Amino acid sequence: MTIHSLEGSSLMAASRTADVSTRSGTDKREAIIRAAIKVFARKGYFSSKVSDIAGQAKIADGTVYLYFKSKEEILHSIFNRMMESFISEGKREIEGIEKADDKLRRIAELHLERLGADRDLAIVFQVQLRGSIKFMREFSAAGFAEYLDIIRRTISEGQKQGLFRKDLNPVVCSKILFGALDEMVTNWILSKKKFELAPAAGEVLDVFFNGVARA
Amino acid sequence: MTIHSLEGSSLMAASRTADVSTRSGTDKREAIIRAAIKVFARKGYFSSKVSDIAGQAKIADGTVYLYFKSKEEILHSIFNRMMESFISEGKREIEGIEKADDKLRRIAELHLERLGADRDLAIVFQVQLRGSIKFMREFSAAGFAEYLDIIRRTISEGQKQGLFRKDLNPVVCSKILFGALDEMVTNWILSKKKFELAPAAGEVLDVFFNGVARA
DNA sequence: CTCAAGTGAATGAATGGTCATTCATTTTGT
DNA sequence: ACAAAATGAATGACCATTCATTCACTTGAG
Repeated sequence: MTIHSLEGSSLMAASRTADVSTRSGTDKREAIIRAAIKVFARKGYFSSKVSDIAGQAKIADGTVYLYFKSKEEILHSIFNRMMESFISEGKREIEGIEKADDKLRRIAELHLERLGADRDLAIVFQVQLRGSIKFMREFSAAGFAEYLDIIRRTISEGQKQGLFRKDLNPVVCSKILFGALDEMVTNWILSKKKFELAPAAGEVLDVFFNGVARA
Repeated sequence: MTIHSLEGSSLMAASRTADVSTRSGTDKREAIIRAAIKVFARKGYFSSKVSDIAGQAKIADGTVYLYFKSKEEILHSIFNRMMESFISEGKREIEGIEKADDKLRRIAELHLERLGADRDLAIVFQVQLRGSIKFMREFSAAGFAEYLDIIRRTISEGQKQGLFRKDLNPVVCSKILFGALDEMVTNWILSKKKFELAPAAGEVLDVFFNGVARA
Protein backbone atom coordinates (compact mmCIF):
# COMPACT_ATOMS: atom_id res chain seq x y z
CA MET A 1 0.00 0.00 0.00
CA THR A 2 2.08 2.85 1.23
CA ILE A 3 5.70 3.03 0.36
CA HIS A 4 7.65 4.29 3.35
CA SER A 5 11.01 3.02 2.34
CA LEU A 6 12.36 3.15 5.85
CA GLU A 7 15.10 5.25 4.52
CA GLY A 8 14.89 6.66 1.03
CA SER A 9 18.55 5.87 0.77
CA SER A 10 19.84 7.80 -2.15
CA LEU A 11 18.81 8.55 -5.63
CA MET A 12 17.46 5.04 -5.96
CA ALA A 13 18.11 3.25 -9.19
CA ALA A 14 15.81 0.24 -9.05
CA SER A 15 12.11 0.74 -8.88
CA ARG A 16 10.08 -1.19 -6.43
CA THR A 17 8.35 -3.96 -8.29
CA ALA A 18 9.85 -5.29 -11.43
CA ASP A 19 11.54 -3.49 -14.22
CA VAL A 20 9.13 -1.25 -16.04
CA SER A 21 8.51 2.18 -14.65
CA THR A 22 6.66 3.22 -11.50
CA ARG A 23 9.01 6.14 -11.69
CA SER A 24 6.28 8.41 -10.49
CA GLY A 25 6.52 7.17 -6.91
CA THR A 26 10.13 8.21 -6.52
CA ASP A 27 9.50 11.45 -8.31
CA LYS A 28 6.75 12.38 -5.93
CA ARG A 29 8.86 11.58 -2.91
CA GLU A 30 11.50 13.86 -4.37
CA ALA A 31 8.95 16.56 -4.96
CA ILE A 32 7.77 16.38 -1.37
CA ILE A 33 11.29 16.65 -0.06
CA ARG A 34 12.07 19.62 -2.23
CA ALA A 35 8.85 21.29 -1.17
CA ALA A 36 9.57 20.57 2.47
CA ILE A 37 13.05 22.09 2.27
CA LYS A 38 11.58 25.26 0.90
CA VAL A 39 8.76 25.42 3.43
CA PHE A 40 10.90 24.48 6.44
CA ALA A 41 13.47 27.06 5.42
CA ARG A 42 10.89 29.82 5.29
CA LYS A 43 8.70 29.06 8.25
CA GLY A 44 10.69 26.72 10.45
CA TYR A 45 9.86 23.12 11.14
CA PHE A 46 7.33 23.65 13.90
CA SER A 47 5.46 26.40 12.16
CA SER A 48 5.29 24.56 8.86
CA LYS A 49 2.00 22.85 8.23
CA VAL A 50 1.88 19.60 6.36
CA SER A 51 -0.67 21.28 4.17
CA ASP A 52 1.92 23.96 3.31
CA ILE A 53 4.27 21.26 2.14
CA ALA A 54 1.56 19.52 0.19
CA GLY A 55 0.52 22.82 -1.35
CA GLN A 56 4.06 23.66 -2.35
CA ALA A 57 4.44 20.21 -3.88
CA LYS A 58 1.07 20.62 -5.62
CA ILE A 59 -0.45 17.47 -4.18
CA ALA A 60 -3.19 16.78 -1.68
CA ASP A 61 -2.44 16.77 2.02
CA GLY A 62 -3.16 13.07 2.35
CA THR A 63 -0.73 12.16 -0.40
CA VAL A 64 2.16 13.19 1.80
CA TYR A 65 1.28 10.24 4.02
CA LEU A 66 1.58 7.79 1.17
CA TYR A 67 5.27 8.62 1.06
CA PHE A 68 6.16 9.56 4.61
CA LYS A 69 4.98 8.18 7.90
CA SER A 70 4.91 11.60 9.54
CA LYS A 71 6.02 15.17 9.27
CA GLU A 72 9.07 14.35 11.34
CA GLU A 73 10.10 11.61 8.97
CA ILE A 74 10.33 14.18 6.23
CA LEU A 75 12.88 16.18 8.20
CA HIS A 76 14.84 13.03 8.93
CA SER A 77 14.90 12.09 5.31
CA ILE A 78 16.24 15.47 4.40
CA PHE A 79 19.20 15.27 6.67
CA ASN A 80 19.96 11.61 6.30
CA ARG A 81 20.03 11.92 2.59
CA MET A 82 22.07 15.06 2.69
CA MET A 83 24.66 13.82 5.15
CA GLU A 84 25.05 10.63 3.23
CA SER A 85 25.90 12.34 -0.01
CA PHE A 86 27.92 14.98 1.81
CA ILE A 87 30.12 12.37 3.42
CA SER A 88 30.48 10.05 0.48
CA GLU A 89 31.31 12.93 -1.79
CA GLY A 90 33.79 14.22 0.73
CA LYS A 91 35.53 10.90 1.06
CA ARG A 92 35.72 10.42 -2.67
CA GLU A 93 37.15 13.88 -3.21
CA ILE A 94 39.95 13.60 -0.71
CA GLU A 95 41.05 10.03 -1.23
CA GLY A 96 43.32 10.91 -4.12
CA ILE A 97 44.93 13.80 -2.29
CA GLU A 98 48.27 13.22 -0.61
CA LYS A 99 48.99 16.07 1.77
CA ALA A 100 46.72 16.54 4.76
CA ASP A 101 46.59 20.30 4.39
CA ASP A 102 45.37 19.96 0.83
CA LYS A 103 42.76 17.51 2.04
CA LEU A 104 41.47 19.93 4.62
CA ARG A 105 41.36 22.63 2.01
CA ARG A 106 39.22 20.46 -0.22
CA ILE A 107 36.91 19.54 2.66
CA ALA A 108 36.42 23.17 3.62
CA GLU A 109 35.76 24.20 0.05
CA LEU A 110 33.24 21.43 -0.43
CA HIS A 111 31.52 22.29 2.81
CA LEU A 112 31.00 25.89 1.83
CA GLU A 113 30.33 25.25 -1.84
CA ARG A 114 27.71 22.71 -1.05
CA LEU A 115 25.77 24.78 1.44
CA GLY A 116 26.43 27.99 -0.45
CA ALA A 117 24.74 26.51 -3.51
CA ASP A 118 21.35 26.05 -1.90
CA ARG A 119 20.28 28.62 0.61
CA ASP A 120 17.10 26.81 1.61
CA LEU A 121 18.92 23.62 2.29
CA ALA A 122 21.53 25.52 4.25
CA ILE A 123 18.84 27.08 6.39
CA VAL A 124 17.32 23.72 7.15
CA PHE A 125 20.74 22.45 8.12
CA GLN A 126 21.95 25.38 10.13
CA VAL A 127 18.72 26.33 11.79
CA GLN A 128 16.02 23.72 11.85
CA LEU A 129 18.22 20.78 12.65
CA ARG A 130 19.55 22.57 15.66
CA GLY A 131 16.27 23.67 17.03
CA SER A 132 15.91 20.70 19.25
CA ILE A 133 18.32 18.65 21.23
CA LYS A 134 16.47 15.61 20.03
CA PHE A 135 17.18 16.40 16.39
CA MET A 136 20.71 17.35 17.21
CA ARG A 137 21.41 14.08 18.93
CA GLU A 138 19.91 12.12 16.09
CA PHE A 139 21.77 14.22 13.61
CA SER A 140 24.95 13.79 15.56
CA ALA A 141 24.50 10.05 15.65
CA ALA A 142 23.68 9.82 12.00
CA GLY A 143 26.46 11.35 10.07
CA PHE A 144 27.62 14.49 11.75
CA ALA A 145 29.90 12.66 14.13
CA GLU A 146 31.40 10.83 11.19
CA TYR A 147 32.00 14.10 9.38
CA LEU A 148 33.84 15.55 12.35
CA ASP A 149 35.83 12.36 12.53
CA ILE A 150 37.00 12.63 8.97
CA ILE A 151 38.37 16.05 9.78
CA ARG A 152 39.99 14.73 12.92
CA ARG A 153 41.71 11.86 11.13
CA THR A 154 42.98 14.20 8.48
CA ILE A 155 44.52 16.39 11.13
CA SER A 156 46.18 13.38 12.76
CA GLU A 157 47.51 12.45 9.38
CA GLY A 158 48.94 15.92 8.96
CA GLN A 159 50.70 15.56 12.28
CA LYS A 160 52.27 12.32 11.13
CA GLN A 161 53.29 13.94 7.88
CA GLY A 162 55.07 16.59 9.92
CA LEU A 163 52.84 19.32 8.53
CA PHE A 164 50.98 20.14 11.73
CA ARG A 165 52.06 20.74 15.29
CA LYS A 166 52.10 17.55 17.29
CA ASP A 167 51.27 19.21 20.61
CA LEU A 168 47.67 19.86 19.63
CA ASN A 169 44.74 17.59 20.25
CA PRO A 170 43.27 16.64 16.87
CA VAL A 171 39.78 16.29 18.35
CA VAL A 172 39.85 19.87 19.56
CA CYS A 173 41.33 21.08 16.29
CA SER A 174 38.62 19.39 14.28
CA LYS A 175 35.95 21.12 16.35
CA ILE A 176 37.65 24.45 15.87
CA LEU A 177 37.79 24.06 12.12
CA PHE A 178 34.25 22.82 11.88
CA GLY A 179 32.97 25.52 14.20
CA ALA A 180 34.65 28.22 12.17
CA LEU A 181 33.19 26.94 8.90
CA ASP A 182 29.81 26.51 10.49
CA GLU A 183 29.80 30.08 11.71
CA MET A 184 30.59 31.30 8.21
CA VAL A 185 27.53 29.48 6.94
CA THR A 186 25.29 30.80 9.69
CA ASN A 187 26.40 34.36 9.07
CA TRP A 188 25.88 33.95 5.38
CA ILE A 189 22.33 32.76 5.92
CA LEU A 190 21.46 35.63 8.20
CA SER A 191 23.11 38.24 6.08
CA LYS A 192 20.90 40.34 3.88
CA LYS A 193 23.68 40.96 1.42
CA LYS A 194 24.15 38.31 -1.19
CA PHE A 195 27.79 37.42 -1.07
CA GLU A 196 29.51 34.25 -2.13
CA LEU A 197 30.08 31.79 0.63
CA ALA A 198 32.72 29.54 -0.85
CA PRO A 199 35.60 32.05 -0.93
CA ALA A 200 35.54 32.18 2.85
CA ALA A 201 37.15 28.74 2.88
CA GLY A 202 40.55 30.20 2.05
CA GLU A 203 40.41 32.79 4.79
CA VAL A 204 39.33 30.28 7.38
CA LEU A 205 42.10 27.91 6.48
CA ASP A 206 44.70 30.64 6.47
CA VAL A 207 43.87 31.42 10.07
CA PHE A 208 43.50 27.77 10.98
CA PHE A 209 46.88 26.87 9.54
CA ASN A 210 48.89 29.96 10.38
CA GLY A 211 47.08 31.74 13.18
CA VAL A 212 46.45 35.42 13.55
CA ALA A 213 49.59 36.24 15.51
CA ARG A 214 52.22 38.22 13.66
CA ALA A 215 54.88 35.84 12.42
CA MET B 1 -3.29 45.34 36.79
CA THR B 2 -0.82 43.03 35.19
CA ILE B 3 2.82 43.84 35.41
CA HIS B 4 4.47 43.20 32.06
CA SER B 5 7.40 45.45 32.54
CA LEU B 6 8.10 45.73 28.86
CA GLU B 7 11.52 44.51 29.57
CA GLY B 8 12.33 43.15 32.98
CA SER B 9 15.56 45.00 32.63
CA SER B 10 17.81 43.65 35.29
CA LEU B 11 17.72 42.74 38.88
CA MET B 12 15.46 45.66 39.67
CA ALA B 13 16.09 47.40 42.96
CA ALA B 14 12.98 49.46 43.64
CA SER B 15 9.75 47.72 44.39
CA ARG B 16 6.60 48.81 42.66
CA THR B 17 4.57 50.89 45.05
CA ALA B 18 6.31 52.63 47.88
CA ASP B 19 9.03 51.40 50.14
CA VAL B 20 7.84 48.43 52.13
CA SER B 21 7.99 45.05 50.48
CA THR B 22 5.99 43.73 47.50
CA ARG B 23 9.14 41.79 46.71
CA SER B 24 7.03 38.85 45.66
CA GLY B 25 6.25 40.19 42.18
CA THR B 26 9.86 40.27 41.04
CA ASP B 27 10.57 37.01 42.75
CA LYS B 28 7.81 35.32 40.86
CA ARG B 29 9.01 36.68 37.55
CA GLU B 30 12.40 35.30 38.41
CA ALA B 31 10.90 31.97 39.36
CA ILE B 32 9.08 31.73 36.06
CA ILE B 33 12.23 32.51 34.12
CA ARG B 34 14.22 29.92 35.99
CA ALA B 35 11.50 27.36 35.49
CA ALA B 36 11.30 28.19 31.80
CA ILE B 37 15.04 27.78 31.32
CA LYS B 38 14.84 24.33 32.80
CA VAL B 39 11.77 23.31 30.83
CA PHE B 40 12.95 24.77 27.52
CA ALA B 41 16.30 23.08 27.96
CA ARG B 42 14.70 19.69 28.45
CA LYS B 43 11.87 19.72 25.96
CA GLY B 44 12.66 22.51 23.54
CA TYR B 45 10.72 25.69 23.14
CA PHE B 46 8.00 24.40 20.86
CA SER B 47 7.36 21.24 22.81
CA SER B 48 7.27 23.00 26.15
CA LYS B 49 3.80 23.68 27.40
CA VAL B 50 3.07 26.80 29.39
CA SER B 51 1.58 24.47 31.94
CA ASP B 52 4.95 22.69 32.22
CA ILE B 53 6.59 25.98 33.06
CA ALA B 54 3.89 26.87 35.54
CA GLY B 55 4.16 23.44 37.09
CA GLN B 56 7.92 23.72 37.40
CA ALA B 57 7.53 27.15 38.98
CA LYS B 58 4.82 25.76 41.26
CA ILE B 59 2.22 28.31 40.26
CA ALA B 60 -1.02 28.13 38.34
CA ASP B 61 -1.02 28.28 34.56
CA GLY B 62 -2.83 31.59 34.52
CA THR B 63 -0.30 33.23 36.78
CA VAL B 64 2.30 33.07 34.07
CA TYR B 65 0.21 35.58 32.15
CA LEU B 66 0.30 38.04 35.00
CA TYR B 67 4.04 38.35 34.42
CA PHE B 68 4.50 37.67 30.73
CA LYS B 69 2.40 38.56 27.74
CA SER B 70 3.02 35.24 26.05
CA LYS B 71 5.16 32.16 25.97
CA GLU B 72 7.39 33.80 23.41
CA GLU B 73 7.99 36.77 25.65
CA ILE B 74 9.47 34.44 28.22
CA LEU B 75 12.06 33.25 25.74
CA HIS B 76 12.84 36.82 24.77
CA SER B 77 13.30 37.82 28.36
CA ILE B 78 15.71 34.98 28.88
CA PHE B 79 18.00 36.00 26.12
CA ASN B 80 17.72 39.74 26.45
CA ARG B 81 18.59 39.55 30.07
CA MET B 82 21.42 37.13 29.46
CA MET B 83 23.02 39.01 26.60
CA GLU B 84 22.83 42.24 28.51
CA SER B 85 24.77 40.92 31.46
CA PHE B 86 27.06 38.94 29.18
CA ILE B 87 28.07 42.01 27.25
CA SER B 88 28.33 44.41 30.15
CA GLU B 89 30.38 41.96 32.14
CA GLY B 90 32.58 41.36 29.13
CA LYS B 91 33.19 45.04 28.57
CA ARG B 92 33.97 45.65 32.19
CA GLU B 93 36.40 42.76 32.36
CA ILE B 94 38.45 43.77 29.37
CA GLU B 95 38.56 47.50 29.77
CA GLY B 96 41.50 47.37 32.13
CA ILE B 97 43.50 45.04 29.94
CA GLU B 98 46.14 46.51 27.68
CA LYS B 99 47.19 43.93 25.13
CA ALA B 100 44.61 42.74 22.62
CA ASP B 101 45.63 39.12 22.89
CA ASP B 102 45.08 39.19 26.63
CA LYS B 103 41.70 40.75 26.03
CA LEU B 104 40.68 38.01 23.65
CA ARG B 105 41.85 35.46 26.16
CA ARG B 106 39.65 36.96 28.81
CA ILE B 107 36.67 37.11 26.46
CA ALA B 108 37.07 33.49 25.51
CA GLU B 109 37.44 32.41 29.12
CA LEU B 110 34.36 34.34 30.16
CA HIS B 111 32.37 32.93 27.28
CA LEU B 112 33.09 29.36 28.23
CA GLU B 113 32.98 29.89 31.98
CA ARG B 114 29.66 31.55 31.77
CA LEU B 115 27.95 28.94 29.64
CA GLY B 116 29.83 26.11 31.30
CA ALA B 117 28.41 27.11 34.65
CA ASP B 118 24.79 26.52 33.73
CA ARG B 119 24.05 23.69 31.39
CA ASP B 120 20.35 24.45 31.05
CA LEU B 121 21.00 28.04 30.15
CA ALA B 122 23.64 26.92 27.68
CA ILE B 123 21.16 24.61 26.04
CA VAL B 124 18.61 27.36 25.67
CA PHE B 125 21.28 29.53 24.11
CA GLN B 126 22.88 27.02 21.80
CA VAL B 127 19.81 25.13 20.80
CA GLN B 128 16.52 26.86 21.30
CA LEU B 129 17.60 30.29 20.17
CA ARG B 130 18.77 28.88 16.90
CA GLY B 131 15.74 26.85 16.18
CA SER B 132 14.10 29.52 14.16
CA ILE B 133 15.42 32.14 11.84
CA LYS B 134 13.04 34.53 13.47
CA PHE B 135 14.61 34.07 16.87
CA MET B 136 18.07 34.18 15.37
CA ARG B 137 17.44 37.47 13.66
CA GLU B 138 16.00 38.97 16.80
CA PHE B 139 18.84 37.56 18.80
CA SER B 140 21.33 38.86 16.33
CA ALA B 141 19.79 42.30 16.43
CA ALA B 142 19.66 42.35 20.20
CA GLY B 143 23.09 41.75 21.48
CA PHE B 144 24.75 39.04 19.51
CA ALA B 145 25.89 41.39 16.77
CA GLU B 146 27.35 43.64 19.43
CA TYR B 147 29.21 40.74 20.98
CA LEU B 148 30.78 39.79 17.68
CA ASP B 149 31.70 43.42 17.20
CA ILE B 150 33.55 43.58 20.47
CA ILE B 151 35.67 40.69 19.30
CA ARG B 152 36.20 42.33 15.95
CA ARG B 153 37.33 45.60 17.47
CA THR B 154 39.73 43.82 19.76
CA ILE B 155 41.28 42.08 16.79
CA SER B 156 41.66 45.39 14.95
CA GLU B 157 43.30 46.75 18.06
CA GLY B 158 45.70 43.84 18.09
CA GLN B 159 46.62 44.60 14.53
CA LYS B 160 47.40 48.19 15.43
CA GLN B 161 49.44 47.02 18.38
CA GLY B 162 51.47 44.93 15.96
CA LEU B 163 50.41 41.73 17.69
CA PHE B 164 48.29 40.33 14.87
CA ARG B 165 48.82 39.96 11.16
CA LYS B 166 47.57 42.98 9.28
CA ASP B 167 46.64 41.06 6.13
CA LEU B 168 43.63 39.43 7.76
CA ASN B 169 40.09 40.73 7.78
CA PRO B 170 39.06 41.32 11.40
CA VAL B 171 35.43 40.60 10.63
CA VAL B 172 36.29 37.17 9.32
CA CYS B 173 38.64 36.52 12.20
CA SER B 174 35.99 37.42 14.74
CA LYS B 175 33.60 34.95 13.17
CA ILE B 176 36.23 32.25 13.22
CA LEU B 177 36.98 32.77 16.88
CA PHE B 178 33.35 32.97 17.83
CA GLY B 179 32.48 29.93 15.72
CA ALA B 180 35.22 27.89 17.32
CA LEU B 181 34.11 28.78 20.84
CA ASP B 182 30.52 28.18 19.94
CA GLU B 183 31.28 24.73 18.64
CA MET B 184 33.04 23.88 21.90
CA VAL B 185 29.89 24.78 23.78
CA THR B 186 27.65 22.80 21.47
CA ASN B 187 29.83 19.74 21.77
CA TRP B 188 29.93 20.08 25.50
CA ILE B 189 26.16 20.19 25.69
CA LEU B 190 25.72 17.12 23.54
CA SER B 191 28.43 15.16 25.22
CA LYS B 192 27.38 12.57 27.74
CA LYS B 193 30.63 12.85 29.61
CA LYS B 194 30.83 15.60 32.16
CA PHE B 195 33.96 17.49 31.39
CA GLU B 196 34.86 21.06 32.17
CA LEU B 197 34.15 23.49 29.41
CA ALA B 198 36.29 26.45 30.43
CA PRO B 199 39.72 24.88 29.88
CA ALA B 200 38.98 24.61 26.19
CA ALA B 201 39.49 28.37 25.93
CA GLY B 202 43.24 27.96 26.06
CA GLU B 203 43.34 25.37 23.33
CA VAL B 204 41.10 27.38 21.05
CA LEU B 205 43.21 30.48 21.49
CA ASP B 206 46.44 28.61 20.92
CA VAL B 207 45.17 27.54 17.53
CA PHE B 208 43.60 30.90 16.81
CA PHE B 209 46.81 32.76 17.60
CA ASN B 210 49.42 30.37 16.31
CA GLY B 211 47.69 28.05 13.86
CA VAL B 212 48.08 24.33 13.51
CA ALA B 213 50.88 24.41 10.97
CA ARG B 214 54.28 23.34 12.24
CA ALA B 215 56.32 26.38 13.02
C1' DC C 1 -8.47 44.49 69.57
C1' DT C 2 -12.00 42.73 66.12
C1' DC C 3 -14.02 42.07 62.11
C1' DA C 4 -16.36 43.58 57.71
C1' DA C 5 -15.35 45.46 53.46
C1' DG C 6 -12.01 46.21 49.94
C1' DT C 7 -8.08 44.99 46.93
C1' DG C 8 -5.57 42.72 43.66
C1' DA C 9 -2.87 38.42 43.17
C1' DA C 10 -3.56 33.73 42.10
C1' DT C 11 -6.15 30.00 40.43
C1' DG C 12 -7.47 26.39 37.09
C1' DA C 13 -11.41 25.01 34.36
C1' DA C 14 -13.25 26.29 30.00
C1' DT C 15 -12.61 28.14 25.37
C1' DG C 16 -11.23 28.44 20.75
C1' DG C 17 -8.23 27.62 17.20
C1' DT C 18 -4.90 25.02 15.07
C1' DC C 19 -3.13 21.12 12.73
C1' DA C 20 -1.40 16.21 12.05
C1' DT C 21 -3.35 12.30 10.58
C1' DT C 22 -7.01 9.18 8.72
C1' DC C 23 -10.02 7.13 5.43
C1' DA C 24 -14.14 6.82 2.44
C1' DT C 25 -14.43 8.16 -2.06
C1' DT C 26 -12.75 9.51 -6.67
C1' DT C 27 -9.47 9.46 -10.36
C1' DT C 28 -5.98 7.46 -13.24
C1' DG C 29 -3.66 4.06 -15.76
C1' DT C 30 -3.55 -0.50 -17.78
C1' DA D 1 -13.15 -3.49 -15.15
C1' DC D 2 -9.59 -3.61 -11.73
C1' DA D 3 -6.01 -2.00 -8.86
C1' DA D 4 -3.15 1.49 -7.43
C1' DA D 5 -2.63 6.24 -6.43
C1' DA D 6 -4.51 10.45 -5.10
C1' DT D 7 -7.80 13.31 -2.90
C1' DG D 8 -9.50 16.49 0.74
C1' DA D 9 -13.08 16.69 4.16
C1' DA D 10 -13.61 15.06 8.77
C1' DT D 11 -11.62 13.66 13.13
C1' DG D 12 -9.48 14.09 17.40
C1' DA D 13 -5.67 15.90 20.11
C1' DC D 14 -3.46 19.24 21.81
C1' DC D 15 -2.44 23.72 24.15
C1' DA D 16 -2.03 28.83 24.49
C1' DT D 17 -4.73 32.01 26.43
C1' DT D 18 -8.77 33.87 29.02
C1' DC D 19 -11.60 35.01 32.84
C1' DA D 20 -15.05 34.14 36.54
C1' DT D 21 -14.05 32.87 40.95
C1' DT D 22 -11.36 32.21 45.23
C1' DC D 23 -7.96 33.48 48.50
C1' DA D 24 -4.88 36.17 51.48
C1' DC D 25 -4.16 40.42 53.00
C1' DT D 26 -4.76 45.12 54.54
C1' DT D 27 -7.38 48.84 56.36
C1' DG D 28 -9.96 51.45 59.37
C1' DA D 29 -14.43 51.98 61.91
C1' DG D 30 -16.29 50.84 66.14
